[in-house]
Amino acid sequence: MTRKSEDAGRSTIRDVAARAGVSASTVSRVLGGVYPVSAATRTRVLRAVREMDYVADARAKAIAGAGTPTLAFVLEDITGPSFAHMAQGVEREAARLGHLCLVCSTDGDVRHELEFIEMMRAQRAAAVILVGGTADTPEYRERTRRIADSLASAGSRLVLCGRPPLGPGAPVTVIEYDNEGGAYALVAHVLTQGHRRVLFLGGRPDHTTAQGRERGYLAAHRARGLDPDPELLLHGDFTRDSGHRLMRQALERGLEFTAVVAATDMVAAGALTALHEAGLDVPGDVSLAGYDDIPFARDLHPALTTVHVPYEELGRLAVRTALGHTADTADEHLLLGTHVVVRGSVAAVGD
Amino acid sequence: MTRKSEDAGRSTIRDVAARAGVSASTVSRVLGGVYPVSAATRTRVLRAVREMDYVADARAKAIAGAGTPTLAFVLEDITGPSFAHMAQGVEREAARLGHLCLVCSTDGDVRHELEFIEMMRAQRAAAVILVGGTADTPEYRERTRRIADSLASAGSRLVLCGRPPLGPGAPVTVIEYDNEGGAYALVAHVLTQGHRRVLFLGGRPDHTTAQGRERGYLAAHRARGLDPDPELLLHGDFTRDSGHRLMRQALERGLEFTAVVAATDMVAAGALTALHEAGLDVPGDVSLAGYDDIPFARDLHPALTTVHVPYEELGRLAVRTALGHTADTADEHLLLGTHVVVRGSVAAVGD
DNA sequence: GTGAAAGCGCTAACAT
DNA sequence: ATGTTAGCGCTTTCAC
Repeated sequence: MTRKSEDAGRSTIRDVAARAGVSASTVSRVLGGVYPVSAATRTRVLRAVREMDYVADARAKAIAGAGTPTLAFVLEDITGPSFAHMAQGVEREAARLGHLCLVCSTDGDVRHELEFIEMMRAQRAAAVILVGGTADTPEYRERTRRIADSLASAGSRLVLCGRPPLGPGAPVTVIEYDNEGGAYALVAHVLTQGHRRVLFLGGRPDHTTAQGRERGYLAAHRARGLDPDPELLLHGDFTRDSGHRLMRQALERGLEFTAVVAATDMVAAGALTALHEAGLDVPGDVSLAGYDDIPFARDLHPALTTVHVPYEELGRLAVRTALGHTADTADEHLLLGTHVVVRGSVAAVGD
Repeated sequence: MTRKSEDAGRSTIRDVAARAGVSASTVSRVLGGVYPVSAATRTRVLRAVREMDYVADARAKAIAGAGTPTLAFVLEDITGPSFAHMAQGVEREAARLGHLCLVCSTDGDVRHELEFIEMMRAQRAAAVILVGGTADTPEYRERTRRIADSLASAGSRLVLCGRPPLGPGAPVTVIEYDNEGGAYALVAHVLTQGHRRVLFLGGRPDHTTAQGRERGYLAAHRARGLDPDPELLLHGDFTRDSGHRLMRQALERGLEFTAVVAATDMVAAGALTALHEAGLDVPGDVSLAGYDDIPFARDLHPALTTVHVPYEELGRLAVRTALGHTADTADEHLLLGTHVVVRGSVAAVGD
């Protein structure tokens, strides 16, 4: 009776077989698909299945060789709009390809990340997609390299999405969107409007995505023989609150600038509010630009000039390439382009 | 050799046992935890594990009785900010409780939803959390009821989050946030400012969340003996684009109103832009309010008056209650409160 | 303290 | 077309 109550309803393939008066293999065959089974038997089995509301245990199937492949998606923060769009891409493509999709946000905590990856290895995930920048330290490379190897040797693959590559020969796929190029184009646009002191609201200084965008900012200046004032380079994170705080501080410190470029649309949103709170008009008094082109960017006032990144497509691409390669494909590197979207938040200086 | 190449690296517990010169059971024991094993053996086993980079197959564990429990989270669109926050809550709480967390977005497609739930049943998920409103039809209740039953009889539990309950006796947990109450309070606030013609930018007419908010809008009017003009009740969906489109149409049709209440902050954002495009000032010419209190609401200009919903907490609560109940707990109903956040987008009429 | 054996729920040869 | 027999990789009695 103990057994009965705690296993209630959990019928096995043998229970079904018994009720249909056939063997377990027969049940497996009719459920499995195209194996020849007599119409009469099939009907009886199907009826038994329905009556018992039977669903085969996916774990048992998996271990026996059949089974739905799983794919893991690890990100820092599902709450960031750009990540959410990528997650959507991953999720959709995974579904389309008949894969299950585990999602984990790590809150930027390397320990969480490691734990989760270990779990995915235990799940025998077909691929794990790591997304978002990190600190590109030697430890990072070594650690990630080890992960890539053990994933590869277990028959699955690591995909780095918007993450620094590991150096040659590592069994990973890396897909990057061009942070430096996008920022370069954006800042070039701002400089073209005549701005000469442009404040940069960056992310964490050791974060590769932030670094790429910062490099673009610098490069765009240098390309015109300009040398941006180091004071104009601020660091925070990619949140709205960070943008708000940084902007307020810049204003309080009396920094001089005619334009501000934020590392992220979210940061730009916070900055915009701080600007408004200070009674400044955008773009009348100061111009503002963001990065990511999240849907909301159009609803800021003025609508935000920004860099479009094809996040959903990125996600889809990540799973497609992840699944399209065998374990021993060596490293492979894709770079997705971005383009600037001009809206109303950047004006010519002096206008 | 075929075998060798395709199974490379996939070492089993037996391989480890062989290398350590012990039996599989012993390996299982040292890995398992607290079973008495001699220090020497343990060391040798652990070394073998490390050398072979062995990770036990989670599916096999699961089927053998041990194993990490899994929890599934099904939502319409991971891209909606409020859902993303809920997902974060779910994900964090699941991680804290040592559960794996599958996420699926259905794009509002019932077929996807059904398929996914079936998969979760196959995975023997400990709980599946369904989130977001739907059309509350008899079919919905019957279908969901059936799902709840079969989940329950398989030892797991269905949680409905922001979804209509199923009627008495169904083995589900339902957690709702008070859509009607929130909208009531919000609209009451607007009416208190003297507005008498307030446009409502709603969601799909058959969507329960949308309906709840709409009911609140109506009730707030009636409570003051007002009878809102049916023309002022518009329907769309919960996206930014819907808000933009609806608002533009309302303006084109020459509808008269002094305030607009949107079913969602996203909708409000789109509406705000449409208002601006029409040269209208908010709240000078027309007042505007939203619903959800997403972080971005503060960065709209003017900052959006809205209703705060504790989405992350909702997610955490969902997993906590889901996991805290046995399969045969009958239906249980929680209602979370909300409160209005007054910011600058609603002004007294005539100001 | 450790090994042998049985079994979890399923599939896949191998027989008929 | 269908049943029997082995596994899959692990845990868990049950012996010793």
